[in-house]
Amino acid sequence: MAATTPVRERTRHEIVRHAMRLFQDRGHNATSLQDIASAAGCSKATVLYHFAGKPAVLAAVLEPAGADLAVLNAAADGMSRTEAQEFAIREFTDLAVRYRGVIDILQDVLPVIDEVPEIAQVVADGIKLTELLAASDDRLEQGLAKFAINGLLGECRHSGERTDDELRNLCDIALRRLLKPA
Amino acid sequence: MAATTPVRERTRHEIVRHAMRLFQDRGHNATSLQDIASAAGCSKATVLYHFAGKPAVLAAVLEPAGADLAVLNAAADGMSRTEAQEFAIREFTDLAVRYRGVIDILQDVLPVIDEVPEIAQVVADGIKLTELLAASDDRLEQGLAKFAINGLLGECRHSGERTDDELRNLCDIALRRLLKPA
DNA sequence: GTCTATACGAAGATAGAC
DNA sequence: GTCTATCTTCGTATAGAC
Repeated sequence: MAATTPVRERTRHEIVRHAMRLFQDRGHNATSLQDIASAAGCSKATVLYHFAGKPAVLAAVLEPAGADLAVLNAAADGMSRTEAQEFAIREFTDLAVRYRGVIDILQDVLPVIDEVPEIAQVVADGIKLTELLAASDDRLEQGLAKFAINGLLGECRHSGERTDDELRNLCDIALRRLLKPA
Repeated sequence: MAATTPVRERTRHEIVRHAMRLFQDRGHNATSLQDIASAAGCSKATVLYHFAGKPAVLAAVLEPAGADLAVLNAAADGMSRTEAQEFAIREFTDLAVRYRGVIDILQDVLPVIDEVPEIAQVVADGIKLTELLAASDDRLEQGLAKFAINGLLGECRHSGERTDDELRNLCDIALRRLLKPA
């Protein structure tokens, strides 16, 4: 975090950077520690010096997006249901665009998410987000909110197909149609 | 297909049946051939006698749902855009409910779908379905249709959470809000 | 901090007996 | 058709030198 180049953290950072790209391009499961090490220009052993294992690498990749999601949730505290919903629609769309690559990965690892306790908070925050988006405890509305999240997550796949602006516009319209129908 | 019990096919059928359940419960990747064999009450070698490999088992699991999707697409041929859209909304909802377990699996394997050429047709039919649902070649409408499919696929996860009727109702409402807003 | 070398286990797949 | 035994490959992780 210092202004001086933190040499100690450079390798670690390179590992996370390349792991993210590989997870995105080939999928999490299809990426081995050897793949990550080669891409980062170091050895497998070095990767395992910096991270406890592959799950820890994954956690590091997801961490920034998870942190921003937590911020989103915290910021909605104290708002009215209606305010919070509007806020969540706007901010979640924004979050999706900013982290579209990471979200692509997130989908890929959903089936094994419980093997990575480091990111349990992300799952919890995802559920919290459902409640914000629903703006009601009605079972149907909650289901629609979940539907909306899944739809939005799905759109983040295949980054090449859409520009950021197209994605933002699409998600905004879809969320509003689903959650605030005329 | 004969009315008489086809003894020759019984093991094969058991394998598919248990593979489906395991893929659903633990995820495709977390399920080994050994797991499938044990559940089906036979050996790994027997599984590989009936199927060329794990991808072939997966293909057999997905095949019935894929076949019905192809039927859906074929039936829409010759309809007007508007007719086809209404038809697709109704039939796709129905398909999702009938095959909710299989759809759960489908999501899980999307990242490795291209390793299974046997089910390339399912992917092609999924794209065709997007076009039916969109009812327009507009880029935004196509995006919303894809959003809708992703949302619906996501709802099929965690079968225990919702009854079939709840799922049907939710999907119907969501698709109409997204694709035919008032 | 980073490397090479290696241990260990699991998974997919094959060979050959029955 | 089904089995046991075996092969090979690969991924995770550790040991120990530099």
